[in-house]
Amino acid sequence: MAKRRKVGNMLGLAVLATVYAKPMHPYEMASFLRERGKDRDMRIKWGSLYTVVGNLEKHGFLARAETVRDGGHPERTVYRITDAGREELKDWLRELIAVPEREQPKFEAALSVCGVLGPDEVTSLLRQRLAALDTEIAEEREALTRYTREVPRLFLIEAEYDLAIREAEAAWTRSFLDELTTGSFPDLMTWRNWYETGQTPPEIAELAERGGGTTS
Amino acid sequence: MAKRRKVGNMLGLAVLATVYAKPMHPYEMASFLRERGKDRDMRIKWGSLYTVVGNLEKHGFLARAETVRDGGHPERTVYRITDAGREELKDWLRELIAVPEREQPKFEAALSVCGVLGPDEVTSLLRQRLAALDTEIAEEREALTRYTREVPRLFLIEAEYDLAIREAEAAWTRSFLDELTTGSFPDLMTWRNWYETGQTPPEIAELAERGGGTTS
DNA sequence: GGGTTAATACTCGTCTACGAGTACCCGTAC
DNA sequence: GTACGGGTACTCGTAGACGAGTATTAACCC
Repeated sequence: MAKRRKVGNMLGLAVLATVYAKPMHPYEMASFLRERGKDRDMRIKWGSLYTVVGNLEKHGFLARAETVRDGGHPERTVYRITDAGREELKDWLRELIAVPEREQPKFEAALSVCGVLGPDEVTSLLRQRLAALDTEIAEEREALTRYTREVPRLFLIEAEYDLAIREAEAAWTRSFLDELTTGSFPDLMTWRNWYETGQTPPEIAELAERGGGTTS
Repeated sequence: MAKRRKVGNMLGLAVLATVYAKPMHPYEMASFLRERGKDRDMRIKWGSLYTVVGNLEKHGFLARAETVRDGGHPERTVYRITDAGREELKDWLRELIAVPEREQPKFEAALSVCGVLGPDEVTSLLRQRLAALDTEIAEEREALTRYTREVPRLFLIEAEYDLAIREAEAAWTRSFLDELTTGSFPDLMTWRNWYETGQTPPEIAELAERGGGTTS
């Protein structure tokens, strides 16, 4: 695993990438990102923005370019990227792209303990999830084809990727649901029984006894 | 969006699910989770465990069952789940399953700014990523078929899901790489030029001017 | 031209996550 | 019998993330 970053917040990446082109003050960065729709990928947290910019400066990735007072607004500090900053941005990007990392997957965590709900309820919840996914996918796809006409694809890669992953999620959910509804899921009976009676079935108790061994 | 949880850390979910079956003290929960290999899905942070358990207690989801001193170890506080805790667990699970949520996707963030690296470097990085993904997939698949023989599938759903998603990631990467290497990616020239000369090409500058509009 | 709203550009304090450290006990090996 | 390596069970300090608040100006309306 790579050395830990001086600034770990993803907002830092966005900031570096934004300032890469031209010096800006924090608020301008935010507006820029918002306009570009990057706040879809990554919601901008106001509190974090200033902290992150401050940290980037502290570690020498950004430098104060000037402090202007125009119009009469409160002072704005304009930052420019440093050579170290450019290096950090590239290095960080290289790592992010080359090394696939398991992100904290909430849904997976939920699946791993979904036994505490009964199979019927899980089925209906999954149906809701699937419906939501399908809607989002349709919207995204529509937006994507719309933009493809006006924006170079280079700027849409992440949307394409996102769409592909969503579709995979939906496909998996659909096939799992199918197993649950047709009853071809093998442990359905055990599960239902366990849920309804609250009794831990013997084969599971036994597994719990044995424990361990799963770490190879 | 759902009401924010009193305890938001995913470790809380794991704790609730663990204590659901039988009262335990924190360290025991951790060992239990570790044995079950849940620490693969969700790395256990020692500092967080006690904080999270404390918070769960504060909000009435856990209660102190007893404080035992056995052997002479420092005192261990055994916690049991309360009715409110059981409710919270179920409610939380329902939300996690029914509502698909965009998690902070680092790779996507990286893709969205990958223009600052040249196309050739991105290609080679993606190749590394793909290789890593393929290895992981092979391992996971092997592990999955191995366990399928000894553990009910009910306990392997999250692994199956994970595998499916990984495969989709790999497939997408492969197809994108393909476009890059065969040169069928439309903006390749622009990109390379931009990177090598550092010049913002006119069509992009124009886009930057127009800005906005992407928020519908 | 006074008042209301919206946008700009931050600041501050809270709350949480986490990692490194601590203290204690047990087995065992010499 | 005592030195020490390792497991157990936890504590605490710090850094970071974040949301809500604030102050100033521009814009608009009657």
